[in-house]
Amino acid sequence: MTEPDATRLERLSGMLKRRGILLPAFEIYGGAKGLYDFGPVGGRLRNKVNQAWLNHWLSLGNIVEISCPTVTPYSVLEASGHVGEFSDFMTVCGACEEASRADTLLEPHHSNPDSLTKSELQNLLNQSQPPCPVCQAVEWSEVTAQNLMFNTTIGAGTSGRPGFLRPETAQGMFTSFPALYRHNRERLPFGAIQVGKGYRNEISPRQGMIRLREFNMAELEYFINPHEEAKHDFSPWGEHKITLLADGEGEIQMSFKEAVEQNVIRHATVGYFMAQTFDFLTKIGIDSQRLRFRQHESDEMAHYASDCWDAEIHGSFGWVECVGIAHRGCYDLESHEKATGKSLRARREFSEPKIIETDGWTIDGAKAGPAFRALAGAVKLAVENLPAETSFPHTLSLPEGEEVTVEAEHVKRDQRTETITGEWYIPHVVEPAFGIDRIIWHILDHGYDETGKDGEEYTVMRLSEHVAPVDYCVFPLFEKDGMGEIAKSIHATLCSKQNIVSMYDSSGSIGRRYARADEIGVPKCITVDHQSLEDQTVTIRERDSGEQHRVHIDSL
RNA sequence: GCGGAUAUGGUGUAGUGGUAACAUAGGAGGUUUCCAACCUCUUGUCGCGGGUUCGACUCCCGCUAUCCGCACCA
Repeated sequence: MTEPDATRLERLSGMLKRRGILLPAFEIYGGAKGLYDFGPVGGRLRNKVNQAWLNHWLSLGNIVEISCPTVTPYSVLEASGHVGEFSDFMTVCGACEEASRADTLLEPHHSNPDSLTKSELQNLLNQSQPPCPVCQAVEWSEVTAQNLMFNTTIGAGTSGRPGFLRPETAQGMFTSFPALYRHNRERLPFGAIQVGKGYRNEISPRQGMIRLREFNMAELEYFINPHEEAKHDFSPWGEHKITLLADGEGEIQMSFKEAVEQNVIRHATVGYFMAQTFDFLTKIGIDSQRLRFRQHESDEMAHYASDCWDAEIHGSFGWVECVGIAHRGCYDLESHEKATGKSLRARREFSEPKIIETDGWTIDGAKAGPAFRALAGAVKLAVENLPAETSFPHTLSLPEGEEVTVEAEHVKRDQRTETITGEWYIPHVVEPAFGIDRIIWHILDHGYDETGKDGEEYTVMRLSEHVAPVDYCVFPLFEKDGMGEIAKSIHATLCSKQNIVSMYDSSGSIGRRYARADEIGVPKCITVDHQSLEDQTVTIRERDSGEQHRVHIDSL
C-alpha cells in the first residue's frame, strides 16, 4: 500500500464513521473485534445492496428466495464437513483449567489425530490419558468442538443439543432440497438464494470490513443435472475481455465465451455465473477495471469444491476476494443423504428406456431360508449369478469360504424383462457466494472521490443510484417566506413513496448542504428558492455534474 | 496466537501528578445564502478495571480495542 493510499484510507474510514455509514459495534463498551454496525446511512445501503442482489438473480427466472435459521444443529454441520474442517476439538484440564487441543495432546498416541472424529478423539483420550502440558494432571473434561464456528446449545440444560451459528447460508439450502425440488415441479436446473448472516470465530479479524466474525452473505445454490451439457448464452457479454488469473496460466485477458470454450473455465455454468457476477458488481458501482477472477489452485480448494473462481476486487487493502463461485459437485447433497438416509435426488428419464432381460435362478425363500439360515443372503447372491443352464443339486463356494450344496427345491427359475425408463441421481451444485460486507466496502472505496473542487478539498461519494442510501435531499434556500413549508411538503411527498428516502436539511449555507449530501452520495438535491414561490418550480442538482435544471413541483 | 506501536469532544490533533486546549463538525439565531462564506450564542472529551498518591488523563499493572509485521485463514 502506498503512502497516499494509507492516508486516504484513514480519511475514508473517518468519514464513514462520522456520517453513520460504518461504525465499530458496541463502542461504548470498548468495541468488539470483527463486529461492525451499519449506521443510519449504512443500514439503508446494506439493504439496497441486498435487494439489488436478490433482484439480479431472481430475474433469471428459475431462482427462488428462501431464508433458513442461523442456529444450526451439530449434526448438519458435521455431515457437511464443517465440524471436521472448521473446528478444533478442545478439552479443558480439571486441575488448572488450561484448554488444550485434543488432537495435539494425542499426537504421541496416533499418527494423524487431526483426522479423527470427536468421539474417536474422546475414546483415544480416555484410553491414553495424556498429562496436561501445563500442570501434568490427568483430569480432562469432555471433548468439545471449538474455534472457527461459534458453538452453542439448542435448548436448556441436559436436554439441550449442540449446535453452531452457521458459517455459511448454503447448508440450509441443501437441507431444504426436497421442498425446493417439489416446488420447481421436479425439474432441473433451478436455484435457491438467500441473504443473511454467517458467523466465523476468526482467530484474528483484521482490516475493518474485510474479515468479520459476523458477516452478511448472499449465496445462490444452483442445482444442475450433470448428465446434461450446460448451455448458456454468452452473447450479452460479446467479446468483452475480462481479466482472468487461471490456475497455472497467469493473468490472461479473455471473453467469458472464449474462456468456457477453451476450458479455462471448466464448466459453462460456472462461467455463466461469473458473467452474471461481473454484471451485478459493475451495476452497483464496482469499477470494472479493478475486478478480476482468480481460479483456485487444486490444493487451495475448500473441502467441498471441485473448481472454484474468486471474483477479486482491488481497493485499499489490495486485491480482496469478494465472491467465490464454486462447483461443489454432488458433495453436499451426497453427504446429507449419507448422514440422514433421506433421498436428496432428482429423477432423470433415459432417452431410450433400458431393457434388462433376466434369465437365471433365484432362491425360493421359503425353502432356502430355513435350510441355509445365516448364509441365505450369500447363497442368494451366488445363485443369482449362476448361468441359466446350471443344474441342481449344485455345490457353491461362498465368499467366506463355506461350501454349500443347493438342492433343486431351494431354487426357482427367474425369467423376466424389466424396462428401466430413468434413474435417480444426485444433482450437482454450482454456488456463487457473495461477501456482502466486502462488496459494500469496495463500493464505498471505489465511490470515494476526493479530487477536490476549485482547488479546495472536497469529497464526493459517487454511488450508483441502485444502492445510494438517500435518494433525494430537499433544501429550502431560506427557511422563510414560505420556502420552508414548500420544501417540507415536497420532502413529505417523496417520503410517502415506496422505496424512496428523502432527507430535509435547512441548516447552514446552501453550499454546505450540497457538500453534506455529496459526502454520503445523494444523487439528486432539490432546492426551493424565491422563484419557487412565484411559479412552483424547483431546481434539481445532479451530484456528479453539479448541473441544475428547473422543473415544476408536480413533475417530481 | 506471537512481537511492536497506539488509545484525549462526532472527527483530526495539543498538553499536564493539582479536574484539559485548538481546529473542524453539530445545535439555536442572524445574514435574498445556489456549491463546506460570514457574525453571535451554544452542546460535547481523557477506552475499561485495578494499584501507587492527599490528589491520576498523566506513573505502574491487567484487560479491551485499533494499526503494523509474522502465523492462520471460505
